[in-house]
Amino acid sequence: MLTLAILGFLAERPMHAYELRKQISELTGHTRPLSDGALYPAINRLEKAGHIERRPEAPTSGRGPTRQVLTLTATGRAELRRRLSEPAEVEITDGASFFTLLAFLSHLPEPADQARLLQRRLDFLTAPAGFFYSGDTPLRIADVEDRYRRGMLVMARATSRAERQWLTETLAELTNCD
Amino acid sequence: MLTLAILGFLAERPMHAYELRKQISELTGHTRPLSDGALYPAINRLEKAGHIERRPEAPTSGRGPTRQVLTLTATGRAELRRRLSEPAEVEITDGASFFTLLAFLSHLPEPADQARLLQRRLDFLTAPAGFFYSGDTPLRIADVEDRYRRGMLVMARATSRAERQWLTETLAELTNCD
DNA sequence: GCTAGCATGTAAACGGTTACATGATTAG
DNA sequence: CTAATCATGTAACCGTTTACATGCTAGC
Repeated sequence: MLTLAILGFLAERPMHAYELRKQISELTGHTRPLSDGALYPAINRLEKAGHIERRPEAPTSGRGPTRQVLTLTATGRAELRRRLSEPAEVEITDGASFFTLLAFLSHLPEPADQARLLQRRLDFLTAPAGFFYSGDTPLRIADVEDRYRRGMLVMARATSRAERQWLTETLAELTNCD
Repeated sequence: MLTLAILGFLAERPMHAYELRKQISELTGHTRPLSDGALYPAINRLEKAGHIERRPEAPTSGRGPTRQVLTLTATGRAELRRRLSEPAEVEITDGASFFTLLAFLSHLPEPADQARLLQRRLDFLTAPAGFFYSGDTPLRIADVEDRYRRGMLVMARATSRAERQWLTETLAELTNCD
């Protein structure tokens, strides 16, 4: 997901690693902090893979380390699109991962491809699964004895409802636009 | 978090690893699948740490590998309580981690300690932070240009509202019970 | 005969956390 | 003068993923 965020932000414009860190922190940092020990190795991996290029900046004044301008290459942009159009199953089911996909979904040029992702998430949320159900039949809130498990159920249902509503609305908008 | 789930489920009753896997899969498996390559090493670490004990079961019939009964030790129960009463900051801020804490929160004997966890989460959700805000002032939904970023905002707000409501209600119940 | 479920594990590769390492500039 | 911000990186450790490895029982 970190890799995706790097590709996604660099698709908007070239940036220094430091700026990238701020952008990513703004997006997901409130939930889990981003460490330099994760960011810089991730950048190096992307560079080795040929997805980004780095160019040292001419020193404006005598700063410590010279800043590197990071640019997305053509294959990098292709990789971003691939990740967005063929996401792994976990990236659909895991809420945090799905949100990261959403954040960059506009980089997919085809609205139909965008819609496919939303539909997959909607299908997942609509399917009877997880701790909402015991077997095939939905759990009744009152049947859950533990107060906190009951809370989990109440919150998960509310979240799911809000998300399904937005997904349904947006899918309708996307198909109308065609 | 896997470690916590193992401690939490074994606190209810002794179990085989296989049963543990089913329980954990029911709790969080819909979001991210649990692999054996994560479970068995985690069990071994807990055994080495003295938090669980394993006892091979007498073979009822000629099954393949002999089943191991896993039991939580006294220090294991203490460790579970410690994890629940002194969670790391990430475990409060990350939704999935917090939900795992909630699932086992009843194992904390003191309602006041339970309330402390809920309050920490409520404080986090109430504080101005993350992509809800640009700087100190809350973002207006209409100001977000990207359709999908706007969706993220809408859904995050709905989720946050539902969670804050449940937290507030439950905190009131907990203090009334005293 | 085959698939699904029961039941346990190991090993390589990968990625993230934590701590370390350095050094300049700017605002209080 | 001190803290925050700018700015980049490395190394040890730890846990997860993915793939491999084995073998029994029950139902179709």
